[in-house]
Amino acid sequence: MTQRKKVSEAVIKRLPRYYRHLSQLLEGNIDRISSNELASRMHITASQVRQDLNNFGGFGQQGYGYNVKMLHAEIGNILGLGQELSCVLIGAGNLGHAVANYANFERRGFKIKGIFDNNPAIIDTKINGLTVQTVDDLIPFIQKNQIKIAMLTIPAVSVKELIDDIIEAGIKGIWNFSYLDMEVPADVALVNVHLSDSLMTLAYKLNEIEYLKKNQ
Amino acid sequence: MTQRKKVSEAVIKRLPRYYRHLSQLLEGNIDRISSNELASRMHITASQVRQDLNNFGGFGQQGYGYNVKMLHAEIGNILGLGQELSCVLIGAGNLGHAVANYANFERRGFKIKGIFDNNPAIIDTKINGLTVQTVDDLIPFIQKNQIKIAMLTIPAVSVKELIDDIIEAGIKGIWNFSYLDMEVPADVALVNVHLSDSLMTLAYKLNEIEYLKKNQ
DNA sequence: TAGATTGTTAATCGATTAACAATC
DNA sequence: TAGATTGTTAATCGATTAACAATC
Repeated sequence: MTQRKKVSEAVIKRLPRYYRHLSQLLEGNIDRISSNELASRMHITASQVRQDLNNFGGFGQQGYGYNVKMLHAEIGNILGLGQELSCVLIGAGNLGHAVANYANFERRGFKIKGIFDNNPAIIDTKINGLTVQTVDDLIPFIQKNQIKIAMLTIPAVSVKELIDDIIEAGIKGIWNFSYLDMEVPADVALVNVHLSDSLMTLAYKLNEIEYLKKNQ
Repeated sequence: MTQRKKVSEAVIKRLPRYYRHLSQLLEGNIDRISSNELASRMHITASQVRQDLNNFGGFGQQGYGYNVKMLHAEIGNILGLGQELSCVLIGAGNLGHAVANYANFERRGFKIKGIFDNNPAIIDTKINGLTVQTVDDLIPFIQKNQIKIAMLTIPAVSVKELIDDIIEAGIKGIWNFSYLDMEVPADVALVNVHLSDSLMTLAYKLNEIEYLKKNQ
């Protein structure tokens, strides 16, 4: 565990981007990078790079910059990658299928241990090697396998029914795709992916650009 | 077109949430709401609600609050919903399937007119009533049908190859799921959905909570 | 050593919150 | 009218950027 003080949401959201760009540098066999170069690749300022990193420690060296390999490892560590995180996927519809088959997640340590749905037509089918189970078996499964993360790709109404129970069963992190602003206890981590919201901001931006064009 | 001045990204991202909560109020047959009530439902401050809305106009009435139906319509209008937006979906893998089948988008005006992939095994199959076409036919399709939005559910390398061409062909909005920080001209709207990044922030938050617990 | 570049403090900028006069 | 609640200005808070001494 590397973090010390409360780190702002803005910084946390940039961490995976740092990690991604450092991965690319690593692939390109680049040994060192200055805050300036890294910043220009990411379209942010060098100041911001240094401020962000110094939330977690002084990883650089004056006159030299940052060692790519070392910084990559440090940020991976800060993000808590590498360690295996056991997950359940709740909802085996189209989005659930996409999540279940996304190999990238497993590479980062997220291991889906069980897939659940309440649609009889889907139960007992196989997705990426796992048999879809009925939601009735979800709670004992979480307890027995000490699952820490739930990926929710079911409708909002179903989430409302399940959420208290899965948290009580031991879920500590929720990756929520449902169209719902939920509240969770302070010791449970929640990250929302609201695809509809995201698409609506695209509509807004399209309009804005068109509007600006019309008025010179 | 309702917007006047430059509205901050933070506000834009909250607009779909306002819209969503107002939809719920509407469904619940609630006629009016104060900034205070709306704020507490959304877990933000009443001040923020009033500041946000006043970026676009004075939609409320002193002593009364906001008319739900009217405010809902206004925000829908600000977001540019209702009008039909023609889209192409590029990438018919698992994520592409999920996007193509997500009825919610069509309800908001996003109409997928064509689906493209470069995998021969997928070309000519049907997804949600549309036949998957080869990527070779993409550019003429965009031009002929005056498509404005591209939804990218293909790998980053493929995006790099396509991006300049589709913009030249007339694409004005990009909804990008690929693991790539791309640059687009100022008159093209870009919204990224980086699922891996999102999941990594969940890992971070899990670690943080555990860390805080250990140190009291 | 001289040059480069960090870590960090200070300045600026922008977003959020508070306060209150206007007004329905 | 009195009470409620907005619209809006001012105050605060936090995040970003600039500057520069420390140092490799």
